[in-house]
Amino acid sequence: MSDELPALPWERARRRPGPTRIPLTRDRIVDAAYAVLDREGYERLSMRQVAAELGVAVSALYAHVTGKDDLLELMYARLFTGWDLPTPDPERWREQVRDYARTGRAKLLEHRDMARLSMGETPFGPETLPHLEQLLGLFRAAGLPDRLAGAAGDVISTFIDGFALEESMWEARRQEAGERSWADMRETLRLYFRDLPPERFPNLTSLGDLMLVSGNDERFDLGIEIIIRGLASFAEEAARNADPSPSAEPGRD
Amino acid sequence: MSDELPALPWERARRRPGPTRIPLTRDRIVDAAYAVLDREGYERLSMRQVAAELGVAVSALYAHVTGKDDLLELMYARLFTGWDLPTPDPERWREQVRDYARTGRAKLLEHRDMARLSMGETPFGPETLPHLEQLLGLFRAAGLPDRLAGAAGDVISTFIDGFALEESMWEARRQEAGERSWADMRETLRLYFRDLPPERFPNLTSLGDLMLVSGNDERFDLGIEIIIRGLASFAEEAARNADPSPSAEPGRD
DNA sequence: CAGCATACATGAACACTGTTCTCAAAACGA
DNA sequence: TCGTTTTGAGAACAGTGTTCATGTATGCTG
Repeated sequence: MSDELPALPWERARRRPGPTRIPLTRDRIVDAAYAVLDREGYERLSMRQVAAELGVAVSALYAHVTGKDDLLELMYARLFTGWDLPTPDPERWREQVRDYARTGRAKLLEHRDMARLSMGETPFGPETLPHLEQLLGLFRAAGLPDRLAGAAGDVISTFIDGFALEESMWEARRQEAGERSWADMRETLRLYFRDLPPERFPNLTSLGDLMLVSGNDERFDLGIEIIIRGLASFAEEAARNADPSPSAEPGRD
Repeated sequence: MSDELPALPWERARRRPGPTRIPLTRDRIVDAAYAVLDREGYERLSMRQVAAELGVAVSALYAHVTGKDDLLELMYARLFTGWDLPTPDPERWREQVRDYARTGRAKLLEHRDMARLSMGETPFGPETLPHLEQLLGLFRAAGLPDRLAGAAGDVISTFIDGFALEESMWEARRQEAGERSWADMRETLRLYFRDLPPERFPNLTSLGDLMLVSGNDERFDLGIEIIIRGLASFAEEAARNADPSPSAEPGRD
């Protein structure tokens, strides 16, 4: 090639034969950030790692992204792309809430440590607002009083995020503990509970087994079911209060 | 109680009065860490800041604490000191669950960003296990089937932590946004919701006001009430299944 | 085709972070 | 008084987010 002479300064005009430099975009940066997240985890997700993933200097990122916070927001926003929202149906609101929760958990578990990233982001961006909107529509379709809609959203959201966060944290502990599989990890925990002093921890020792045999999926569904029943209780109460006098003026308290 | 335990070697220096250097202890380090947390926030809580707070070199901390993770664990554990747990009462389980949740939230809000610290710690230490135990006892006293006890704990815990986390995040945003009071912040949000396009966000625009007039306390209580009703629903179902045949052998499904 | 303006990427630098290392000084037992 | 051990100090390493002046490549204009 040209190894006999070092590159002379005025030879800079030499046409580069290879592919021209692909311009950096926000999308490409988010892609790279996800790659780093999946490979290295949340703690080691740094601007420098992302830049290295793209084969680019760190400062180049700052032309497209105002900072790490901004990048995290973009990653969070992508969580909601391609998440179809059905129109609220009063007949099927239970299944719809259940489906929403399940997809939410699944999306959070799609990428490593995604739940940790999700906490710490406020769901008021253009991608997330429709979800808030739809959740509220679901609660209204269920017949929930307006006063309770916000609280219902809090309960559902915190459960989805919190449950996924706990899962990803156990996953992290499992990895650094060197446990091979989840079954081994569960066995370790089962033995830990079993060997607690029964006089001080009667419930943990007796329930420990039961709590650990059921997988995370079942546990998540049970939690969602508890919440749904709570919502249903309020909805039924509201229906009872409104039903006896359908001809009177609508509820005004 | 434990005042006459002379075994701690580094406390013997206390014999000599005067301006001798006060020996470092884990407790003093945790105190200083809390002081830094309250003043600077979670992001700026660093080993160097803690050392500076004590007027001590960074490396001195590492003689008493294996690392920052260890220090965070100690801080988390202190959250549970002086948290009295009543014995589960089947007649009053609702109030007891409610009280537990309220105290939990209050403790988390006692120190700045404490909720963010709380997430990321597993509640299996010697200080926290009794709380898990008591929560399970509460659910059993309520008549909840054993299968559901774990899920019930998940729902309650994630709600307490998640709600407090959201609160502390709004508090942080308020501070950096320069809003003077919570009322101003609420007004800003109210206007934000009001000015959304109503055809795309009918629920948010109509419910926005209502969601924001009620304070956080009320919202938290409503969320807890939803969960309690969900638990009650399962408990009643279990009672119905066991009640019709009190003379037969106990429920075995 | 040449020249230019502008968007783009660079590398070095700053002020931090957690952690570890060697080394000095103080407090203890003898 | 002498060691010995405990305990803190200071520097150093490998990172972090962010900003800056400096350069380079691109696409548009004449």
